Amino acid sequence: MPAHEEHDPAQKLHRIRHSLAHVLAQAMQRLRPGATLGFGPAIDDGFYYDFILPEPLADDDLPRLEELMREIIAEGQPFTQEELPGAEALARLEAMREPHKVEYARELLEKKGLATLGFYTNGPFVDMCEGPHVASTKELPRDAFKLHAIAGAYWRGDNDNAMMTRVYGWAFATKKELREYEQARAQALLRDHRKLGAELDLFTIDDEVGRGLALWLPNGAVLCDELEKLAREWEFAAGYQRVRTPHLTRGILYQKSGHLSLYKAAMYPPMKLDDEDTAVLVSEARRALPEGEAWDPELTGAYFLKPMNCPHHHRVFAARPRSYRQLPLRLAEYGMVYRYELSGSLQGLTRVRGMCMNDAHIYLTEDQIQAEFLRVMDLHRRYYDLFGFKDYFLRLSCWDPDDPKGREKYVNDPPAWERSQGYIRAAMQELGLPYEEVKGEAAFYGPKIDIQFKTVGMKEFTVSTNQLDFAVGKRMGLSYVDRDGLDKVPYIIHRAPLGTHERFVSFLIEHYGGAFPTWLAPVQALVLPLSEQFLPYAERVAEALRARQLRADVDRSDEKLGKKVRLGATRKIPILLVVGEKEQADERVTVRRYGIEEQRSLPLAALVEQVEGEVRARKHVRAWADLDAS
RNA sequence: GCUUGUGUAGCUCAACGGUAGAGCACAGCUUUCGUAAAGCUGAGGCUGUGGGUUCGAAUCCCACCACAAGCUCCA
Repeated sequence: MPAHEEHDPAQKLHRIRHSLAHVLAQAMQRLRPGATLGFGPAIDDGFYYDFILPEPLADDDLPRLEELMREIIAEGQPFTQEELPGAEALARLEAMREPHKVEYARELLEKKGLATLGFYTNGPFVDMCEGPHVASTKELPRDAFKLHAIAGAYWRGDNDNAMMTRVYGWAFATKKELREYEQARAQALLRDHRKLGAELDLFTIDDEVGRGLALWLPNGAVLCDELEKLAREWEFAAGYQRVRTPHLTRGILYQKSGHLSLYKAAMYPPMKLDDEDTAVLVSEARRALPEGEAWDPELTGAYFLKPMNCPHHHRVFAARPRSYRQLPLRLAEYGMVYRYELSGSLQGLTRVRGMCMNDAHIYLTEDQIQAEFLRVMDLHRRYYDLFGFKDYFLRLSCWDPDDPKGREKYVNDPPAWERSQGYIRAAMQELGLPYEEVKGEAAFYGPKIDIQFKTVGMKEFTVSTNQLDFAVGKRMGLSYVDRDGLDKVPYIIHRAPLGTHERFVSFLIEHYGGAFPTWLAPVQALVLPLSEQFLPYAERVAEALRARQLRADVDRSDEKLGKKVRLGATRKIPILLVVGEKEQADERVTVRRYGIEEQRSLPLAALVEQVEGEVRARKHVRAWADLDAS
């Protein structure tokens, strides 16, 4: 290995983690003789190894595995490396009875064209592996790793393959770093939106309603309302028009849009009605569908919960003749959609089955694509600046021409895919923000820019999306009359900068740790009367705020001020207003702002004006100076 | 859907084969109070659901439901 790597801490840690994976595998072969191997890489916070086990593994086995690992470390086994020619390597793996390693070796030799394969040996353990590793197991920390989870994982990430048993470990260079990591993790989980959602009465998910179907409690509904208000204002300014569409739709629409052939797995099953004669619909569908496309006439007249708003907006577009003069035509709706997500993937508000989407569809000509795509990205950026998001990245999600399942996942029109991706690349270059290009993440109808966030649990999710659709306009028979008097098919941009209420709010909760800026806060100001005797004045203060549409309430409990302050702070209410004799006498309030040490006394009228101003400007006040500045 | 776990009062947890308990929250009373938890009293649980083992089950076993961490899939 090059000398400089020796001193690079990241490289060194990577070698430690990867070597620990091998130690884990050796320990597993002692604990479960006959275990065979999958992959065992280093990852962001440690390592894992995948196995096929003769006997299942339980959590109770992890301490024993750790013990065995420590023994192996104590033995000080040196790692030795060798390169074997392809045939010899295969023969060795066959002799080792490692079927998955053999499969992978074949692929490396045949598809990637490698001539030799590397093997690493430490003690009795041999693994086909690229390395690098530490020189000896004695370089591995004995107390800076911890096996923390057993999970199933499909061989090579394909659910048609065997499910292997994956053991995860955290690993660091020192015990102190491991402890710090565990503490930081526990700290982060205090911001988990599921925990805060319960503590702050934001939402609940109820078995009797259904898995993945969130109920917004009054406090959470305020967050949704404020987001909708924001979207309404900014979209209005950006030239969008609002529409409204129903939750239920006949199958014919999704047959024409392609959802029933390409998206059916994620749709709730059809509702069939006996008393409707759908013969006319069926013959219409037969005429409209592309030649040779398989379809089920039984579904044409059945009703579906809508998994996307697009087809409805397309019908709005088609409801009137359209001229090129109207383009780009921007139709917006916070629309509720339902998707039958796999039960195991549901997670709080982050992954649900019913969601309200900040949706809009923009119908445009080919030469308008680049400029409009940029305008949409700019809208995204302005939203993110408002919320102060910094920790996200952009992903250009492309189709994957080599995906064996591509025919079931993507509209089959390779030139259109390439052209559309070209437009997005050009727009992104003009935008000048870095992005990562990833194959196989496109929508079925076109490529998109996804904005990726991480939860406090470090799971990555798409929160916003900006998509270019070259396919569905044609399928749906959409057209506008162009300058030359001919009918043309519009391109369509699908965009959702604020994602869905469910996922977006889950990120907002975690981003702010539940301490929302005043404009978003469910309760913006809580008035704390010093004692019962000041209750009437407290009510007057709250009423003065409510008269300006500010969400104010009074703590009417029979508690001491200290308790009321504590409770108000625990609820992360941005503004607490203490009123007692002094305040009542001068028509003033004592203002205590969340997270700000200094309290100020203000005349009631000035307070109302101040809060009204900060809410109108959607300011995030973190210090009194933020207000003084304006 | 799959793998491995976890389900006890509204919340956080205890009881680990022998009569379900605490703190907070809730209700009543006392107190009327100046900046992060006043005091007393009370109510609240068929231990996720359904079976089984046992003289006896929150505790052991099975199935189902839900949740968590992963895999797959996705906003």
